Amino acid sequence: MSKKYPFKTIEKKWQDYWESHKTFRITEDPSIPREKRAYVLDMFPYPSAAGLHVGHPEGYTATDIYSRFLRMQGFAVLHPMGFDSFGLPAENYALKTGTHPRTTTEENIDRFRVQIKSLGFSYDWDREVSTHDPDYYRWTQWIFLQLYKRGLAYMEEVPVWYCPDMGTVLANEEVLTTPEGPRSERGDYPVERRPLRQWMLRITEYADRLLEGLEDLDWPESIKAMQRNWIGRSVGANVRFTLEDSSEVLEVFTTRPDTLFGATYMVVSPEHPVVKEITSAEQADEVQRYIERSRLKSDLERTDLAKDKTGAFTGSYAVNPVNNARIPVWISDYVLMSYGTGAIMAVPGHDERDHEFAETFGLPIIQVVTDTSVESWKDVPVGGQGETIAKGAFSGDGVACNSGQFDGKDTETVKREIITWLEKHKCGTHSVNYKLRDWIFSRQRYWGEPIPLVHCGDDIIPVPEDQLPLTLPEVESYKPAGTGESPLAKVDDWVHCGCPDESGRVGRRETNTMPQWAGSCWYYLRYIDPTNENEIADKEKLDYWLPVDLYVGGAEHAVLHLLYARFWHKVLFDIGVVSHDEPFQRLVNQGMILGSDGNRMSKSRGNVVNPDDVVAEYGADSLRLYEMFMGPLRQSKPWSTSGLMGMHRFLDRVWRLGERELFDGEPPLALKRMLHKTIKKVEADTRNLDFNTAISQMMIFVNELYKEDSLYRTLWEPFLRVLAPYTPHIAEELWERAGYEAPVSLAPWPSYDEALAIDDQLTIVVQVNGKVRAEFEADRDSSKEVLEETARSLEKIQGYLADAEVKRIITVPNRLVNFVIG
RNA sequence: GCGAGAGUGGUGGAAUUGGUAGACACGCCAGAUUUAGGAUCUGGUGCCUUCGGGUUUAAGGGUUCGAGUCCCUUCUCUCGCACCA
Repeated sequence: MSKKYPFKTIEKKWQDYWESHKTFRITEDPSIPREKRAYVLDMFPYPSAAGLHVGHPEGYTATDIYSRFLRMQGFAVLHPMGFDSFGLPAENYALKTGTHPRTTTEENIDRFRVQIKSLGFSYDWDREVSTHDPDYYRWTQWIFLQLYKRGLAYMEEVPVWYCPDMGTVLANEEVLTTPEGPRSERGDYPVERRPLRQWMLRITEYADRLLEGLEDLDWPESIKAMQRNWIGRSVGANVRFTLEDSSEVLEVFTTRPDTLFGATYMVVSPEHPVVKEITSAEQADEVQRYIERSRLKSDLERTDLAKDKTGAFTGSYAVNPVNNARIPVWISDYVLMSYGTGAIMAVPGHDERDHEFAETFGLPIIQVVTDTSVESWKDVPVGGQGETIAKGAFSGDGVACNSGQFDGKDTETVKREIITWLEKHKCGTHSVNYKLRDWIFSRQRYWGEPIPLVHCGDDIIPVPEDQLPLTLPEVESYKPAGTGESPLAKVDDWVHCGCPDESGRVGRRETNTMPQWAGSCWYYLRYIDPTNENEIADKEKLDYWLPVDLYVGGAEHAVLHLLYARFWHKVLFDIGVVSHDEPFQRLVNQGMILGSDGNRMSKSRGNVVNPDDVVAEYGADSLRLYEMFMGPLRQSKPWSTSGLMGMHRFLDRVWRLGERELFDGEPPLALKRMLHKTIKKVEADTRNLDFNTAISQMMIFVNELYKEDSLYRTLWEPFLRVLAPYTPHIAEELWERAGYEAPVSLAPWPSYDEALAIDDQLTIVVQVNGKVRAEFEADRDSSKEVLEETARSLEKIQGYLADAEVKRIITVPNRLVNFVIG
């Protein structure tokens, strides 16, 4: 056995201490001013059967260090943990084994809790929540009812993503486009479009607010960009085209109303209802064939990047409202039914896709915008039908041409004036379109919150709020009903109930459940008042803590959890539950921890590191310290066991220092300076979450202490306080051994003397023509004259200056002297 | 293609925002020591070198007394979106 420090014993000892003393319990104390309160939040885990992986402790350690640091700085810190415990894996396991998902889930939670506690995080465990707990989901259901009452939840038949393997529908946000076609974000199963009647949440009503709200958030630009992109707001116009052989009007959305004169044909999506109406007898066969073909097209073909444009002519013509031009109407699957109106005006001169299509089918291309580099828009030939005048589409802004009264005006002006013209002639309006769709909210699964509604005849009656929670019934089988309904549909005595409106009617419960995102949409609110039986949380307590000051988690939730939670939060703001309309002021994504081979950790690669093993072998403090030392928090970085051992060695060195006898004498000035420098740097770096450089500074300090024979009390005592947020167990133990009153976790952060934290002697570099030729020591803030004089007097420099003319001397105080010679 | 970000030793990464590039750590080399361990301590370690120095932050150019940092061009990589009209 080596002389390693007894981390096992001391880690257990201090975890027990913190738990029994409730060291990190926090309550709302109104005497603490607002600016001395902090809500530091982790993304809570889904308690999977696999247990914790090394990615979890990364973010959790970061917030823990930050929380402990703030506490020592006198902050009231709310730092809770809980479990996102509804979800498919437990239910899939139930399908296989018949074990109740609750059983599996609660076993996993117990395991997770033990694992998380083994890392010594300073959570207030009295605030733990689990989303599958009826006392919790009672309020998830309550929020759903508020959405329903405000018309934000509705049922509609729409084409939705259906996953046959999971037997449930999924939200748009849960579907990824892959080379193998669309697949589920969780589980990677294939999904397909099916028209089904589902519960939807009107998130689109909040699209603008979700977009604008991003402005003032301290979030990574990439996440903001992803949300903006997902919301996909575009501004333009809806334009109505009359059809020659039909009373129907074909409405299109365009962001380029200024190119209306260049519309030479129209395209409607094959699924568009108008297709049936307008297809001519001669074209009927071809159109029908095309519709069939695009329906049967595999998702692979549909999403293929380089695929050629295909389409069919309907035989009908539309009339361009601005110039009465007669233009053909085509169908093509490059126009999506799900965006805009499902139809477009095609402007092949100024849209690459339209251009490609026009080239394929020999349709006319007219230029209606000139590049501003063209001498004059008047030089552009007037294109007629059938005439091809542009080699490729020009999609930029410029000056209008071939556009009648709008010729010669710039794109922005033409857009504005054409919209005014369209509105005046009642054939179009200004319009804003979003890529964001309403949130498909219902799931045909068992292990989720039941939607608290009852169908009574044609009416839908909410379960009264005082009867919540509507708990999940026990079922015999977790298999979906096979009717497109959830397993709940088979539980007759649960499904059939009296109508809650007391009309005496027979009711049938909604059998769909909520998606996993529901519970995680508001868990950060429940932490604030986790046992409140009367409301989500006490308003004063909500106001005491909100908004979340720091939220740390993985980037994979960019447009799922983080968009949904913002949406719910804004609704809760509108109904007066919360007082801010954004939940998470500052967001940080921790980088991924990769396997030592630089790849994503996976069982199949065999590069998975299990935190339990690391804790058992090297201790929690070593794991915490290593994960923070690996590199910047936000960056992905590969695991290295020897790097981990290096951290363990460092702690071992710290321990051996602690075994020295404390000496009460005055330490050398150089060491004192080093201490104050260390406090200053660790303080600044910790505040900025630059943990790797903070640790590096502590190492430098320890290396210096090590060179002394004595352990000076006045150095050791503040150092242990600086160390405490990072490696709290060893710090507590050494603190106690040094004779101080535990816990160091609640000791005040040491202060530093600014005068001692900066060097009084500095190395001044002497350059000749920008190249470093010599250096010397000088007092801080020596005058330029002194620095120049000293630099010039150096023997080496004199050699350079001997036969040269000094043209210029640049002197940067405390840094360098640069002689520019000819 | 569009959007976001990144390229620094054998490796992970530092560099007060324009002022000594490579802190700290891993690895490696040498020495010391030992109750031989996944030990400890000390020193060295970008590259080239005729030991004077030269050269070096993806590549090339520019601004500047001075550039990893600012500007332009190109290349590579990661992440996200992807016919969104």
